[in-house]
Amino acid sequence: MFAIGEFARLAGVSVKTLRYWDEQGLLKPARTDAATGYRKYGAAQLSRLNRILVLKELGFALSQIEKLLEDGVSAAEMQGMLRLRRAEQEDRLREENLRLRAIEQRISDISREGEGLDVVLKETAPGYVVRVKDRLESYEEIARLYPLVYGQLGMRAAAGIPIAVWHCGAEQKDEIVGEAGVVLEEAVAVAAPVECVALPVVHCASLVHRGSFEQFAGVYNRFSRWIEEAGLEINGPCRELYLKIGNPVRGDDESYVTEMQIPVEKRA
Amino acid sequence: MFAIGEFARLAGVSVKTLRYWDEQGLLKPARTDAATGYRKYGAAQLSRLNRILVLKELGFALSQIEKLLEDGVSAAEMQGMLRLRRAEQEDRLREENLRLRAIEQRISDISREGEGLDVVLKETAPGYVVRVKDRLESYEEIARLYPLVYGQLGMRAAAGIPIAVWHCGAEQKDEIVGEAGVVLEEAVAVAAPVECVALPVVHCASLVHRGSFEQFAGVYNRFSRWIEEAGLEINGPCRELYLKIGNPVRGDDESYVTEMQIPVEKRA
DNA sequence: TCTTGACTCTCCCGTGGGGGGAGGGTTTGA
DNA sequence: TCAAACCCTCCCCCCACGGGAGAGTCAAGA
Repeated sequence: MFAIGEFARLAGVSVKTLRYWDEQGLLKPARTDAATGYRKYGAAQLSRLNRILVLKELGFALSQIEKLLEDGVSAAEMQGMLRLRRAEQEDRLREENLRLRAIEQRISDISREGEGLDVVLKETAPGYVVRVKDRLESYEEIARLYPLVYGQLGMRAAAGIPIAVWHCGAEQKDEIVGEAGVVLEEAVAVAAPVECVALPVVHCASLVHRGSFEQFAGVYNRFSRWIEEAGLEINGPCRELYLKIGNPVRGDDESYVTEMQIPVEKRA
Repeated sequence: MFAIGEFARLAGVSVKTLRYWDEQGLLKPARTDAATGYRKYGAAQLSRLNRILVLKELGFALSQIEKLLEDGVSAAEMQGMLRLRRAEQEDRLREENLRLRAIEQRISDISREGEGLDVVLKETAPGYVVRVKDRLESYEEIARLYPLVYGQLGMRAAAGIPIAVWHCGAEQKDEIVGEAGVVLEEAVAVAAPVECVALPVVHCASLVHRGSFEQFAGVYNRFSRWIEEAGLEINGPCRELYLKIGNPVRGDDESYVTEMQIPVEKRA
C-alpha cells in the first residue's frame, strides 16, 4: 500500500492529478480511510494508471478514457476508437501544418513589403443585391450605374451597403463587366434594368482596405499574390463592399473603408 | 455605424466574441451608448478586427495580440514575435506528429498481439539503492544475493522497494551481471560487499507487469520490440522494481506486480 | 510521552476563449 | 400600439488540473 505522495512519485504524476482522477472516478484508490480520508493505493493500480497515461498521450479526453477502461471493451472496439482518434489527429496535424505555413508566409510578406496583409478567409454573409450589370469601358465608368439603382430604391438604400461585383476573371479577358448594387437583408421588387437577386454565399479571401480608390490597383496586386502564395485559386467574381465612403471634396481619403472579397478555393 | 449583430455578421464572428473582446479591451466599439449600453461599431474597426483574426489564426493568444496591436510595435518586433511563434509551432507540429505515430504504433500493436502494451516514458524517481552486484550464471541465481542485503538492512528494508538491475546490454554480451537491492529514500551506511549508492535518475520506458516471473522473457521480448518501433534505443541497464510479491506457495501469481524500466534515448 | 516537520485532507478560485441561457430593456417597422 | 427582433448584464459551464488556505494526521526523534 502506498500513500498518495509515494504513489505519485512512483508513477511520475502529481498528487493533485491523482485526487482529480479519484474525484472523476477514473482511478479510485484501493482503500480510503473513512475517518481521515487518507487514500491508499495498491501496486496493482499502477498498471491501470499507466494505461490512463498512455491513452492520455494518444490524445483521448478523460471521459473517453473512462469508457475505454470499462470492462467489456473488446480489442476490436479499441481499434475502432483508435482509428477514429487517428483521423482526428490527422486533421489536427493538417491544421497545424497550415498554421505553420501561414506564419512563414507572413514572415516573408513582412520581409518583402514592410508589413503583412490582413487577409481573412471566411464565408460571405447571405443577403440580396439590387443591382445593374453592364459592360464597361473602364472601372470608373461603374459610377454611371449607381444612379439607376438608387433611383429605384430611394430611402430604402440607406439600410444597405453599396457593392460592386467585377467579372474580370479568366472568363472575360478583354472586357470589363461590372455590377453596381446595394446589399439588403431582404428581397425587394424592382424594374429592369435593375434586378434583385440573392447574393451567393461563397468562401472567399477578404481584405479591408482603408484609403481612396486610387490605391486599389496596388492592393489587388498584393492581394492576388497573397492568394497565390497561400496555395489558393480565384474561382468567382470579385466583390467590393463600400462600408464607408469619405467626402472626396474634403479629401479625407483615409475615411474610405472598403472590403474586397475574392472567392477562392484550394488549388488542386 | 453598425450594431453589434450587423457587425458580427459582416465580420463572420459571434456577438459573444465581440462582447468578450470589448471586455478584454482588445476591440472597443467606436461608441457605446451610456444610457442603454448599446455598442456601435464603425467600418474602420473592421480592419483591426481582421488583424485580430489573422493573428489568432497564426496561433497567438489574445493577450499577445493586444500587445502586437499596440502602437509602436515595429515591423522588426513583429518579425521577432513571428519567429518565436514559428519555433513554438514547429515544436507543436513535432509533438502532434509523434502522437500520430504513437496512435499508429498502438493500432498495429493491437492488430498483431490482440492488445496494446502500456508503455510509459518517464524519469525514474530519485533514491538510493542498497545493493550487491555480482556475476551470475543464470537470472534465477540473483535470489542468492538478496539475503546479504536484507541481512544488513534488517527492519529498515520494509520501508523500501526490492529492485534488480541487469547489466546485460551490449557491453556484456555473454555474461549476466546483476544487482540485487532495495530502494530507499535516504542513504544508509552498510558494509561490503553491500553498497549504498544513489540510483541515477534516467529517462526510461516503463512497463508494469502483473504476473509471475516465468512470463518475463515474453514480456521483455514485446517490450524491446516496442522500444525499437517507437524509434528508441536502449542506453543503460534495465531495472525491475518488485512493487508487490505474491505468495508462491498459494500460487497467486497474479498478485505479483513488477515495474520494468528500460533506460532509453531517441535513436540518432 | 511530546514535539516537530512532513504529509494529507477538503474547499475555493483561477486558467482561455468564449457558449448557453435567464431576465429584462430598446428599437423598429407595420 | 404592438410584436418581433435586437441588445444589455450577469451567472454558470467547458477541461484538466495548479495554487493556496486552513485544518487534521502520521512517524520519528528527544
